[in-house]
This record gives sequence, structure tokens and C-alpha cells, in this order.
Amino acid sequence: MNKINVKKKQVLQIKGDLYSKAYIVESGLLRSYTIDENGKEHIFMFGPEGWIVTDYASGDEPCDLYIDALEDSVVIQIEKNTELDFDQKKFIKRIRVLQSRIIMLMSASAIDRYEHFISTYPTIVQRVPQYMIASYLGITPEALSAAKSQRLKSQK
Amino acid sequence: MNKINVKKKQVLQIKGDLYSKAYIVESGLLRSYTIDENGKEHIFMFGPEGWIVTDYASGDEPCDLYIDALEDSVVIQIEKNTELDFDQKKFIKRIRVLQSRIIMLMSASAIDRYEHFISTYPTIVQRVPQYMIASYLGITPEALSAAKSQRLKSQK
DNA sequence: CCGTTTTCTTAATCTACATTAATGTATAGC
DNA sequence: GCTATACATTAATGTAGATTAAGAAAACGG
Repeated sequence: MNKINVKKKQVLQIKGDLYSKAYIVESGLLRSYTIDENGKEHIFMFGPEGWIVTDYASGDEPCDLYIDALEDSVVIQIEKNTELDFDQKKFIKRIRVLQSRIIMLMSASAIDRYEHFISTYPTIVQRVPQYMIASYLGITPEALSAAKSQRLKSQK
Repeated sequence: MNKINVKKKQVLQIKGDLYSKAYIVESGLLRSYTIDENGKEHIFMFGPEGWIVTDYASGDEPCDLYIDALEDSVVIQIEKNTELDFDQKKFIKRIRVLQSRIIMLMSASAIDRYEHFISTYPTIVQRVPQYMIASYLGITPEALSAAKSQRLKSQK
């Protein structure tokens, strides 16, 4: 637990780092973000004074987020405990699901979301009415129907 | 921790319930969802066999989600501990932030998202370039600029 | 202080998705 | 089996937001 000064634009964490840290922001401003396949940045959260910025989902696995400073900042760096107890691991799994859902909602088109849905929930496609899948994806049933028929065409 | 049978369409949890429960799905299919101001349902997650369905963010506060059964199911009902320790409370806060973010992304227009952003991060609007706010909201800087000027007009 | 770079705005065009509505199909209840 | 209800598909039209590009304004580095 040591206090460090970071300069604007300084990078604190790269996606893929193994043992990620948490940062309590004393002053200044951090952000966490991802970069998608097209090289586009998607800001995940801002961290002004008093906030904690971290890849909540990372424990002993590689992290999903980049973290850098948007202003000169003073932060307290906490080494995250890599020995997580059972309950903590459960929470982290849930957070990971939510984070990936947010990234999907922010970056993927309706068709891509549908593809993603099929691979995460392969058994459910046949079990629920389509309008519910649309509701999960945040689109209309009509749009989903159109996406599906487009998909069939392009597969031929 | 008791096993219960639930019928298709049976409601397990209403938004606003105080002490919410968690459900381990042994067989069947549950879902959790919200209803927005327009009465539209947004499915938050599906819970097939082996999944746990709950409002992850609710502890001793009213919950944000409805839960019901999409198929006849057998579930194990767990009374969630209302006495949460410090670490669990931290996780729950983070999950709450993520959940509300997902609901926002699924249901709100760009303009509404911007309004929402201003109220959650009042100090940050002036501190970061607008294209970063756009990145956070999942829209383009141009769309944000247009939304802002529309907003000014309608305020006059 | 000046020139460069970064950021913001405006406008034109284009595309994905929403909306509406009509038609088709399956399912359940009687 | 017949009807009602629930669900899926298709097509027409509308709209929000993406994309592109160009110019203005602000911030930044030397």
C-alpha cells in the first residue's frame, strides 16, 4: 500500500497484465478502458478523487482493462490479494459476466450480439421465444428476425 | 436452503422486495429482468440448469430485478445473508454500478445517457474531452455534440 | 508568443434498427 | 377439430445515430 504520483497519460495497467492492482484515487482522474478488434477505445469507468479504479474481475487471471491517468494524479496502489476466498471468487465471476456484457453492448452490432448470445447460451436458443432473446440483446424481435435471415443467406 | 418446485410463469421475486433470495437452478429455466418507465421488459440474464439467479446487487436494500420461471423448474432457494461483511459490500456496490450501466445501455437513448452521465459524474463533464464522454456512453463524439445542441434548444 | 496539435462543431450522406402493420404458423384450451 | 391466443416473419416507412469531411476554436509545446 504505497502512495504514488502519476503524470497525465501515464499508463498504470495494460490489458493482459497478470497480477493487477487497485488504485485509490486521492486526487486527479484515472480511467479504465478496453480496445476492441477495430482499435476503438471504450471507456469503462472514470475515476475521480475518492474512487477506486481497478479491473474488478481480475484476480489471478490476466485482466481485461487498461488503466491510465487523464490528469496528473496521486493514487494509492494496492496489491490485490491473489489468494481469493470462495465468496470473493463468486463475486468476481459475476462481475466478469457483467463487464463482458457491457463491452458487448457498447461495441457489437445486433447480429454480433446474437452470435455472441448463441455461443454463451447454446441450449437456450431453442427453449425461449425469440422476442425474449431480442429483449436480452436490447433489440426488437423484428430486428432479430431480420438478422437471422441475413445470417442464413450469408452462410450459403 | 430448501429445494422448491416452481411452475412456468411463477414469479419468485418482485422488484422492490426487501430481502431478496438467490436461486440455484437444478433444472428448468429462470430469468431476471427489469421493466423500464415505458413498461418495456429488459431481460437481464437467463438461468438454465446449474446457474445461480439473483439480484447480485441486493443485500439489505430493495432489489432492482424481477425473477420468474420460463419453464417448470426445480430450484434451491438460498436466503441471502443480510449481514454482509465489508468486502462483500464493496463487491455489491461495484455490481450495482455495472447493473445500472447495463440497464442504461439497453434502454436509454443517447441523450438520456448523457443526462444520466451528467448526474452521476457532475464534476467530470468539464474535466475530460467530450469524445471520451462519448466513448463512455457508447456513441460518437458527433452524436454527442448533436445531442447537446438539441438539449440547449429545448431548454430555451 | 506563435505554430502545431488536439478538440469541437456543423452539415451531408448512409445505414442499422425501430415502428407499424399485415400475413403466416403454431400451440393450447375448449 | 375449431377457435383464440401467442409467436414469427416480412415489408414499408421513419428515425437515430454512424460516417465522412471540412472548418473553427481551444489547448499545448517550444
